[in-house]
Amino acid sequence: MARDVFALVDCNSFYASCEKVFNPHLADKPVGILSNNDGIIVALSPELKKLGIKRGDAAFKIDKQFIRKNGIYLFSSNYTLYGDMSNRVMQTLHDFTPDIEIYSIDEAFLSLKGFKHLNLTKYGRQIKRTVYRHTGLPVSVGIGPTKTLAKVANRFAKKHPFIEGVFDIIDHPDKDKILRWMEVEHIWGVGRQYAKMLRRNGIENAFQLTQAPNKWVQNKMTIVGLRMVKELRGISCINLEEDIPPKKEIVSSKSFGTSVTELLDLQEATAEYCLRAVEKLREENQVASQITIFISTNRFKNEPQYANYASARLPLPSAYSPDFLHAAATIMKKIYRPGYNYKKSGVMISDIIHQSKAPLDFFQPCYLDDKRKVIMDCMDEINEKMGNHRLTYAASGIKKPWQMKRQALTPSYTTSWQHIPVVKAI
DNA sequence: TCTGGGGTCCTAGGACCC
DNA sequence: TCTGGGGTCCTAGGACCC
Repeated sequence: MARDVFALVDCNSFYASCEKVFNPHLADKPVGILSNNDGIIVALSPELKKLGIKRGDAAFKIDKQFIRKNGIYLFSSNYTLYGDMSNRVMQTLHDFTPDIEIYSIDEAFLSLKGFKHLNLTKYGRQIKRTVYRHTGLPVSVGIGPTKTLAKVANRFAKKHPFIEGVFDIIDHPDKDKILRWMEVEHIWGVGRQYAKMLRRNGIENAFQLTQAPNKWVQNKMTIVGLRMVKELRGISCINLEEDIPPKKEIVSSKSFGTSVTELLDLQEATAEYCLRAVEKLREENQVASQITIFISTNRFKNEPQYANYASARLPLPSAYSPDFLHAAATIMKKIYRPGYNYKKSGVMISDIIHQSKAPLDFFQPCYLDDKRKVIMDCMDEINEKMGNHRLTYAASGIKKPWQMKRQALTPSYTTSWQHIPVVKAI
């Protein structure tokens, strides 16, 4: 059997790079992208990183003076734009191999198993050039015999400018040196807790981790950790997942732009999240029978705290929005306590199955059989054609005092005719 | 004034059954 | 005084990812 070969293609500072594509004057400027509610920094251009700002920093804590002095640009996140740019990148990658796993909005694993006769580094460079030509986005390419080592190679490429964005660890003469360079916290599968634990035990880099006994690793990090360590040793354990597995749960939750105190506001905000969640459920042709609602106050504030959640089951699996809206409002009434400033609520839909597997009931019509599905299909179609949520339920409110803040949103250049960039003749 | 959102997997422990 | 054992299912919590 031929040995596996993986390439990890990863967009550099993806969100920030997307903004730069449509604002060329930002090319060498420090750019940051904010989370919902313009709360924290979620993506940074290299120039912004150099100024000492980190992912996760609260936007309001960054000194205004500092922003002005360094010419920093901060934007609200524009997921419509990023989603569309992501599709374009993935389309391009598909031209290089049919075996591709879209791992996240800005990353894909490619299987290059049948390509060993090629110079893989050269091929990687070709991928990088082509993606740039098609989308204007810079990517890094890491190549390795396992997914985990492709990740290592990718990081190595990113951190060493002289490599020019493409690194193949397979034929590197001194792999141990690369693994020694890789600190444990940056290994794929090692998070904050495991990194601390490993360092406590004298393991500081990937090479040292490969030397740890299997038993010890499994004991401390479960079989998931053991799999990762084997991958670092060059034994491929994590396969390419080409088809996207159906979701097992769907969560929609958001902090409010301004905190709310009234039950009705909470119900309306949650109804909106609920509608989004059920919409996603329908997109995958699934039905669900369990709904969970959760609410909480602002944990950063020095004021009375409260958090609670509760679930309900639907009599039959459904994807009909009102079934869920009704359950959500009832649960909310149960968990709501007056006298608190609520900052966040959310909906989780679980017990999900494909609609074709939904059980039938002798006494009541199921979702697929009656008008409910027709109504939902119709609504989804109109919303897709006319723009998001042109058609909605009054349950999600009219005034929406809780709506999130997005004060520095850029246009949806590629998905909206109103926002399409204009080329002017001079 | 202002601190994100959406997922998955594994394990331990309790409930329940025979 | 003596107080089973094993299997399965479910849930909560903890870890990770982007």
